Amino acid sequence: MSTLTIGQVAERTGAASSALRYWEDLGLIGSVRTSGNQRRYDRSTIRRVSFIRAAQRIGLSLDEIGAALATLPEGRTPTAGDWARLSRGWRGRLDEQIRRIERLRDQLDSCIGCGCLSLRTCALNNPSDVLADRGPGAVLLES
Amino acid sequence: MSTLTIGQVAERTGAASSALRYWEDLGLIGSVRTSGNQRRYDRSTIRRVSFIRAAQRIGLSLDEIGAALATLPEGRTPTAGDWARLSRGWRGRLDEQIRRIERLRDQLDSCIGCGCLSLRTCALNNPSDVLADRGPGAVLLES
DNA sequence: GGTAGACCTCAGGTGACGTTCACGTTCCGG
DNA sequence: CCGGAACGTGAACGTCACCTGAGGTCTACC
Repeated sequence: MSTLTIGQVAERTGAASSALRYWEDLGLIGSVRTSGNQRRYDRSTIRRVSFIRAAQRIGLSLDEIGAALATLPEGRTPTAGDWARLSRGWRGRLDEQIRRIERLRDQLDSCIGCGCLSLRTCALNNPSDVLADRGPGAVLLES
Repeated sequence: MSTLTIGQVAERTGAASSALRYWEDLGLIGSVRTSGNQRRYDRSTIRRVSFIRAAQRIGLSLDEIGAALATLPEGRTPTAGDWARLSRGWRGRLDEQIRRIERLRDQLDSCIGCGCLSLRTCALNNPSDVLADRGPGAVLLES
């Protein structure tokens, strides 16, 4: 039995089984079924799920993650190199996020103290910079 | 008539009137009504709405914004200094966001190339750093 | 073969932040 | 005083990423 149950994958990856089922519905992961209709996972699923979670942490939507996963070679188990390739693009994404927030901060600096908040130079009137970060710090309090 | 209709406030601030009604429901802004039950806004509402939008851009939830607004002095129209005071705290918040993403990026750097994605040093196994940024770049495509 | 615990599906809920709709009322210029 | 634009309300809808619960089934161990 080198296959894993959903509970085992959940435990090893930190993802909830409800999330695993959801991701399967979306086509992000696959499974085979036992005669009794229970899911069984290949060992490589662990890494796939880990990838999904890491990508989420970086800020990718499940849609984007699905697109990334779709570029993996079919037919063979992805190698470390495959995973590295996928995550390489994240670097630029993070850099861009940082730059975006820095810009916002600098605009804010030039704005604090005048209290203008409605002038053209404020962070306000730059709708091109949309920041919708919601990071309470511990949204999912797992383990 | 130095009061404004909801359409005028919407136009001047860039907020949709549906959002203005929603924010009023939440108690973030106030209005007086005409005899015909239509909203009329004080001029200072423009700045208040601008504050809300700026704060959202920084990443505050409407709850947090409400708490901030609640510290404004009652009875008098807020001054530029009042607004500046409120926005001063944003700076640290942005700095912290930047640091958080930088940490994530550095972890990622030490991880790319090995493709591990499931080891302890990866961005993966640091659930303390929850990043749930969703910023497609132009979520609200206004103007 | 009994049973505890893990698993199944499906429907509905959550929460943040609004938008859209249906349907009715008000405002203002001509 | 008329008509169209703007406004009002309440309810439903939408997104994203799941979670919860009900009601039933499977698996593994003793």
